[in-house]
Amino acid sequence: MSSFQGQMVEYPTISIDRFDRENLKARAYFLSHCHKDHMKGLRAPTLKRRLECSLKVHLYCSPVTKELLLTSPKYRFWEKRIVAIEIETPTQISLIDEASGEKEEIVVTLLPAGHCPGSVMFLFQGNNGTVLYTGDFRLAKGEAARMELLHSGGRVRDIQSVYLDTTFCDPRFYQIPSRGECLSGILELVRSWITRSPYHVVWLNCKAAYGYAYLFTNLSEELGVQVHVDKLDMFRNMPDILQHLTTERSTQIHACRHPKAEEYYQWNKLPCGTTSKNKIPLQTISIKPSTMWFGERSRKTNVIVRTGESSYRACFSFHSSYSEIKDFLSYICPMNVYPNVIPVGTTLDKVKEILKPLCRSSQNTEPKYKPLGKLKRFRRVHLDSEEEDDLFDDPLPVPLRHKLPYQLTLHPEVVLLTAVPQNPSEKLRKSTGCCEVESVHNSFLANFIDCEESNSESEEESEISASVQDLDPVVLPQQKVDADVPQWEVFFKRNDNVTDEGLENFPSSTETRGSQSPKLFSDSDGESTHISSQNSSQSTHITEQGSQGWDSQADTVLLSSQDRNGDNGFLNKSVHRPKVKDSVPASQMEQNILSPKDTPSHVKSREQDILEEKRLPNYSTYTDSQSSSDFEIPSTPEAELPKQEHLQYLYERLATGENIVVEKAHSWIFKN
DNA sequence: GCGATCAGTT
DNA sequence: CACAACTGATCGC
Repeated sequence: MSSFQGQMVEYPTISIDRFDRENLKARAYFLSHCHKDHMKGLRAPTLKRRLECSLKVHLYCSPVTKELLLTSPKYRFWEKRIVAIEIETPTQISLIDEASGEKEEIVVTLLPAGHCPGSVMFLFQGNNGTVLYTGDFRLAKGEAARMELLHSGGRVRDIQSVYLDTTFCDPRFYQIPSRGECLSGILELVRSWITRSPYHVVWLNCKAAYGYAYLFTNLSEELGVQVHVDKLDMFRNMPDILQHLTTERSTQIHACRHPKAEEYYQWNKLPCGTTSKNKIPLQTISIKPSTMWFGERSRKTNVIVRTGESSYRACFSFHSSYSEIKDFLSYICPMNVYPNVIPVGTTLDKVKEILKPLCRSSQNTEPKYKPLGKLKRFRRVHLDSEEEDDLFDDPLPVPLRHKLPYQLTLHPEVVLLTAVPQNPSEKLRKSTGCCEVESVHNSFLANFIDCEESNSESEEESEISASVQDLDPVVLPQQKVDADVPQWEVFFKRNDNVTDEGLENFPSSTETRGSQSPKLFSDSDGESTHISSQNSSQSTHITEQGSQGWDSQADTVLLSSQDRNGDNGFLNKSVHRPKVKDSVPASQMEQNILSPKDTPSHVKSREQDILEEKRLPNYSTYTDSQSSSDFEIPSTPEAELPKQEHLQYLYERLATGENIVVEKAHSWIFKN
C-alpha cells in the first residue's frame, strides 16, 4: 500500500496518485494507474468543488488510464479535465497558480510501468531537476536500460530523485518468477485441463483489479478460447483486449466473479453456473493468481502450486521483486530515493539502508557513466542534437522523433528478431501500456516455470506442489545468434546435474501429450519437486529484453526445445479427447500418469535424446531470442563485460557438468 | 445518507 | 509473508 503522500519535494505544486488533504491545492494532478489505492480523494466532493472553480486544473495520465477511469460514472466529472499523454512523449505543462498567476514550466514523460493496463512512471524535468516517480511497477532486470527516454546523450539522465515502488523491497522477496514464466505455467495448466473435453473449464479466481487483462489475453491468444468476464465495457475502446473477452458464459476459461468467491473456490463451482448449456456438468479447476516469491538462496519449486483436489495457486505479481528493484535503481543511480511503500515487517530506515548504496554518494556527485551497449550504438546520429537535458531551451518540446513501436525505438536489432512474425497482440500490449517488452518476447520465449522455494500459505488443504510439464508448441522465429558471444544453448546440457528429483519434473512431454494426460505433476512432500538449482543459479543472464530473473533460463531453454521436439504437431485445440476419462480428478490422473516414484526409464532416454538434439549444430533453429544484449548493457556500472574466452570456459564447464567457481561467474554477470 | 477510517477477510 | 479489493463497524458531517 502506497504511503506516498502525493507531493514530491522538488515539485510540490503538483500531486501524484493522491488527491486529498494538501493535494487539494495542487496546480496539476497526475495518476499513474487506475488502482483504488492510488486514487484516494479523486472522487471526493471537496476535489470536485475545487475543480468547478479552478478551471485550469487538469489530471494527466495515460490514454488507457483515462479510458479506464472514465468507465466508472463516479469519475465522469473529470471527463473534461483529463489530459491523456502518450507514452514516451515528452510534454510540457504549465503549472499556473490561479491566485497569483505565478507560472512554472515542467516537462513530463510517461514511461511504461508494467504494472497494469495504462500504468506509467512519470519522469519530470524542470527547474528543480529531473525526478522520476515510478508509481507501481513491474520491470524485469535490464528494462530501465532499454528505456530510451531515461537516457540522454548516451547516458542515463542525471536524476535528482526517484520516488520508488518499494512494495517488495526486502530480501525476503529476492526473486519473483518473471511474467513470462508465470504466464507459461498458467498457460500449460489451463491447456492441460481444457483440452480434455469441452466440459473441462478453468476458473481464474482473480481480484476485481486491472492487471489481469494481460493474462486473459495471452491465454485466449494461445488457446483460442475467450475468457468469460462479468464486465468488459471498460475495454470497449481497446479492441485488442476486447477480442479475447466475452460476457457469454459458454466458454472454457472463466474469470467471472461472485461475492462468495471463496466458497466457489473451495467447491470448484463456477460463479456463472455448474453445468453447460445442455445441462452437462462442468469439470472445473480453479486457479488463484497469487504473488509467490523466493529468497536468494532458496530451493527451487514451481510457479504453480496445488492447493487442493482441483484448486491451484499460480504465481502472478504486479510489482518488481527485490532484485528487480535493486537493478532498476542502481541503473538510474539518482541522488536521492524516496520509498513509496514501506513493506509490512520492515521500516523506512531499513528500506533506505538498502536503497541508499544504489544512489550516488554525496561525495561523488558526478553522474556515473552508464554504457548503453547496443542501445547507445544503435542510436541514430540525429538524436544527438536533442540530448543533454536541454529541453528548456526549447519552449515546447516536441516528441523526440516519429513514434515507433516501443521496441523499435529502444532496441532496433531486437525488433528485427521478434517483429518478423508479427505478434498479433503486440498492438494490444502497446495500447495498454502494460508489459509490452516482456510479453512480446515471452510469447516466443516459452519461458518456463521454475523458481525457488515457495512461500506457501497455510490455508486450505495442505499444499501439493505441482509442476506443469510441457510447453505449447511455440513457433520460434528463426533467430540470429550473436556470433561474438558464446551461446548458452550450445553448451548447456540438460542432464548435467539432473538428479532423480530433477527428472521428476520432466516427464516426457511426448508421453504426456500422447495420452492427453495432464501436464501436472503432483508431489505431496514438496521436498522433491524442486529442480536442482545448482546449474540454473549459475545460469547467466542471457535472456534479452523482457529478461527474467537470473536463474531458470537453462531450464527454460531446455524445456523449449523439449517441447518443440515432442510437440510440433499438436495444434488442435478444444477437441474432445476420448482417451481421457473426464471424470477422473486431476490429482488422480497426475498420480496415475506422472507418479514421481516411477518415472519410466524411457522417459529419461527421451530426455537425453532431446538434449542431444539440442547440441546439434543447427541448434539455432531452436534458439530462443536470447541475444547477448544483457552482456552489453551491464546492469551495474561496475559490471565487467564478460570476455568471450571466459564465457566459453564457463559454458563448457557447465555443459560438461564440471564445477565452476560460482563467485567468479557472479562477478562477471551479477551485481551485488 | 454519505464518506472516511479501521479492522478483518480473501 | 503481499496485493487490492471488499465487508462491516464506527464515527462525524
